[in-house]
Amino acid sequence: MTNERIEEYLETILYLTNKNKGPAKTNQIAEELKLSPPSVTEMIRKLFGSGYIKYTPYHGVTLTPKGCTEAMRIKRRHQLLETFLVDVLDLDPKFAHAEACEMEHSISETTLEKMCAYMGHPEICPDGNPIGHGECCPTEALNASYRDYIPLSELKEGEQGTIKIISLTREIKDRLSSIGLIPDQEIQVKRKLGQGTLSITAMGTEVAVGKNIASKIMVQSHGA
Amino acid sequence: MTNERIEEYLETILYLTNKNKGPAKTNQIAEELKLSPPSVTEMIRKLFGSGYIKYTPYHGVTLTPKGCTEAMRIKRRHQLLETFLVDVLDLDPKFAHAEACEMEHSISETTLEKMCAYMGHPEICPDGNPIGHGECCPTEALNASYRDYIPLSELKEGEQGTIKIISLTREIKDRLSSIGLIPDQEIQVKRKLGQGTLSITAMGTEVAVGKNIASKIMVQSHGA
DNA sequence: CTATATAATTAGGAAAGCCTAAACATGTCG
DNA sequence: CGACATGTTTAGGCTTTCCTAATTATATAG
Ligand SMILES: [Mn+2]
Ligand SMILES: [Mn+2]
Ligand SMILES: [Mn+2]
Ligand SMILES: [Mn+2]
Repeated sequence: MTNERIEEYLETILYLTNKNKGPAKTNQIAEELKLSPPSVTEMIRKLFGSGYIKYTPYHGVTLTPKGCTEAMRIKRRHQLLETFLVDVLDLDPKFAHAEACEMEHSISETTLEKMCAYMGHPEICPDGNPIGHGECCPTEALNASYRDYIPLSELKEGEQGTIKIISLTREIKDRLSSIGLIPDQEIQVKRKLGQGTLSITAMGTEVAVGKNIASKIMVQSHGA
Repeated sequence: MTNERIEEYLETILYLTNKNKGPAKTNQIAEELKLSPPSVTEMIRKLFGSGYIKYTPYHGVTLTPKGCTEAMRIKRRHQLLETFLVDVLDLDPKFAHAEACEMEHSISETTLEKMCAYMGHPEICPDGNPIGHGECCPTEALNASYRDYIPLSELKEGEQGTIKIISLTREIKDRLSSIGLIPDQEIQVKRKLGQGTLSITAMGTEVAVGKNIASKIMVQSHGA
């Protein structure tokens, strides 16, 4: 078995067992990978032999802990590459998905982590799904940061602060950055309006931010 | 024949015929690719059958125009990836070479061109070799520019200008940028010293530039 | 010009991954 | 219960790319 084939099967099995909330069926895997069912049966037996999957003939396939770890590793590669292709190189998202699924098998862990760092350890893939954390991601630091930072929604009128972390989808982030709300930007809360909506100033202009969004923007408070 | 195998053989044959200034030998190819000589003989026959190479038994292999075009396409992929890994992701150059040689087979032309553009159409690979021009590279614009620009070495004393294109190795470019000589930087020639050496000011400080280097820095003159 | 060292090719075969056609298991419906 | 539709596995075979061992070609030294 080549690495690439193992990876492609495990990735598919992870996807299908999640979708099914149960074992992946031979025919499903065959269709997903565009292979004949006998080819899948053959490979399934090998993956079983190597301890990647649990397999009961005629009943389907689930991942073992070993297989699951491996599958999630591939998924992370795929998502980081896809994010890179879309966010950095500005490729078409659909094209990027297919391209990432090719490249994911040849990129090394070292390169992937550099890429992850280059993008600032992104948390959401352009396809909308969350990206798993990797060795390189500052989980500890982030958690520590979260303790020091407070949601923008908690700032009082007149209080100033610096935006530190924005945990929102790409689309919303894009919208925010177009009105000047990006990490390390100084802001001040001008007024608190109804329903938790805030009126804040950033880069000299005044903008309104809804409650849901304000609660996902972590800031370092500088007091009033 | 899979694409990847064709690519790897052609890349090696291009490298060896250049190095030999003559045909690539079976054993050389085998050693380069870490394969047995019979495996190479077998593949050579297939590549010959597909018109990629000229092959005379017992005498060696050269590329046909078709094979040469293909080989240079792969080489460009390899070099752009290597440049990206080193210059953008900051990987170890030696590691980057090996990694690029893996990734070069799975990256698409579309992605490669986006990557080329992202880096500003680099002209020299970290390994020191020039990178071939691609579809995406602004050859026309560059040629047009060259007509408008003159070498820094041609400026007269007191004349001012803007640096536009620096056609030098990475090392020299790095050295120049550390003293403020980068594209779009305004400079002025203070004095012309002996041997074609110039004393110029950039960002308020005065630096000396030798003749060889000054002749590779194209500037847009603003007169005295 | 021949013996010998070196380089290249032929012969035969293995592993990986895929295929089609045929056989087999399983759940469902009359 | 039994026949059938559906999904799965078995049987047998193909292609690609690689290997080792044996053979053959070429070049060179005596
Ligand atoms: Mn994938
Ligand atoms: Mn894939
Ligand atoms: Mn290469
Ligand atoms: Mn390669």
